Amino acid sequence: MNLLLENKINSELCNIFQKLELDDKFAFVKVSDRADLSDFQCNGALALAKIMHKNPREIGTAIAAELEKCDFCESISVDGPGFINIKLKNDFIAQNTDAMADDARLGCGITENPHKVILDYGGPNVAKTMHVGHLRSGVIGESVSRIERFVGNDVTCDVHLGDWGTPMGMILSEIILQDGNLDKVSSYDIAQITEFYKQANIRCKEDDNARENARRITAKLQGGDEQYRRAWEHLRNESIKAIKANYEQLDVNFDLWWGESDAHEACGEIVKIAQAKGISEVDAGAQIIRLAESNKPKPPVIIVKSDGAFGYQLTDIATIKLRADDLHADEIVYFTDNRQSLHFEQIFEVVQKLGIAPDVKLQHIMFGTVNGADGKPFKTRDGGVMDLETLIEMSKDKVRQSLPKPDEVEGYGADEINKLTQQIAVAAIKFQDLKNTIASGYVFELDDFAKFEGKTGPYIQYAVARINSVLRKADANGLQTGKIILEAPEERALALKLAQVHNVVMRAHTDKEPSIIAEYTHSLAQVFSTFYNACPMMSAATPELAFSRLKLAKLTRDILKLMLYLLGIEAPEIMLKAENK
RNA sequence: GCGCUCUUAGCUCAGCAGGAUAGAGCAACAGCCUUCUAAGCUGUGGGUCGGGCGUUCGAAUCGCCCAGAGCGCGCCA
Repeated sequence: MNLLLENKINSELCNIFQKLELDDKFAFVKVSDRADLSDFQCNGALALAKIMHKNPREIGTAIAAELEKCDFCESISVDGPGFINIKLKNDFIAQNTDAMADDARLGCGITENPHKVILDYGGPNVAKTMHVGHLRSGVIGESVSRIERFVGNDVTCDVHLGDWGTPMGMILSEIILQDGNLDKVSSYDIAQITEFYKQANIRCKEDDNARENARRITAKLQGGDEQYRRAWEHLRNESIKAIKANYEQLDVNFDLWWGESDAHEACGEIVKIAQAKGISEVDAGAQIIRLAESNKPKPPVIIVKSDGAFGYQLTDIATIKLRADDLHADEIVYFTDNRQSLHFEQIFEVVQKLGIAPDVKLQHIMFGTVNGADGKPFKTRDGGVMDLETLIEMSKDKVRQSLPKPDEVEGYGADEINKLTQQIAVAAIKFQDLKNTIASGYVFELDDFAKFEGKTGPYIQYAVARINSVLRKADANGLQTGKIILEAPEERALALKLAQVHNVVMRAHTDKEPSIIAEYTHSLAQVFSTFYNACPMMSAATPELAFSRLKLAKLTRDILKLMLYLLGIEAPEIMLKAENK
């Protein structure tokens, strides 16, 4: 089942190219850049002309002549230097749209080679408050996980908690310093724990002894010291509770809550493998693995530090082994900001040297940092980073102002209003992030996260809510949906936009790029809004036209909802509005 | 010093396996609610695509050079 208009044209073009003895790798169309001239364009004649040293218009004309014989084209022309412009018959588009509406997957296909993919995103740390810097990784990871599942892959998401490094020793030693021992640890809540960590951080920056002490305790913790281990478990559990609460708000989900600590045993194995293979060596008391010389500065990877503690890079390497052996990963994808690119280059190279995951595709998707107005990684005015909780609350406050008070609208009590507030606020935050391409960083404008007009999550939710409303009313009036008829230009434009959905999802999947879906979803909502304003549904001229338009609207609604789902955004049934204004 | 990522409208960003008139959103201005939710729609203005050179019939897109920004470079994670 392939409901993509482009593919039907492409296969026809392929036949024609072969018949004309042209290289069929150029036999494809794209959505036209000139909507005034065509629906689709093929630039193959231009590319071929260069290779064959022939006149592009001649080649184009020959292709166009063959294409004329197909039954789905309304008009074909060769324009400019040799663009082939193709305009489709309305019936053909309408038929395709009907088929999409009948399809359980709304015209979207699945991947050709389904496999097991592990997604590593989030990466929160024990005892650290989650801040806006954690937003991107979680939001992008969640969306990619939904896209990957939707196209048919077997997906496992791992939060990969930072729970095993020197910070653990830092906070334990800080508590001992202040309390004299660890007796009170089990009573501390997350607020107290993060406060200890903050103080430990400051102390270790200034005081060499404190740092040394922290390192010593880290090594003992990792060595299995009972007392430290018990205290650490409490810190870890409390942190996980707080982190889960944060992620739950954002609807960011994980299958596994593994941490660096879970790789501890495997770390020991890796050290042995490295020694046995003669890859590691001792340097200044530490065990290191040297990497191939290149024009880049590639420092060696320290697997065991001179104090006996495992380096953090080793835990990442060991985790890859676990994921390959126990989870049978075919592909592992990391989502972190670009500051870690060298780190991943290093560990991927080490993994290859060790031969511990030979058939696993390792990928680091790096994204730009969330920046402030000064272009540097975002900080609040007082120099701190804004925590995630505050950001979400600010957006919710703004949403609340635009909603009625509880019980002002029948059936909408405090619970319902709160849920709606949550859905809209989270949509605003997530879409604000996901509409940006992953690779480029973006400037964090606080105001934008509470903006609901224009290219925003709520704009799309609003489009869905309006369609829901029309469909409810149509249903109440006994109106059905029926065969799609395309007459008005707005109907035609909407149908053509809908037909792109498969390609959009596949591109987002192969590029691991949710912004492709975000971009499409916004433009689909736009095209729909234009249709909505120009083409009345319930009061259409004939019942057939009304049925057709209702069906277009329903399909649009379903696709918008699916796209929002793939972005990790909910679509409320109704968008309420406050009375004033 | 070396490397990575980047520089497109007043602002925030798309576009980049080379192609026709470089697109959105915000902001500005002018219109549209007795008809399906105005969180909407329609229209207007706004650009030497950081600069230069090169490859090409054709460059925002590819290559080289320069300038500017951010980040990274063995015992923090």
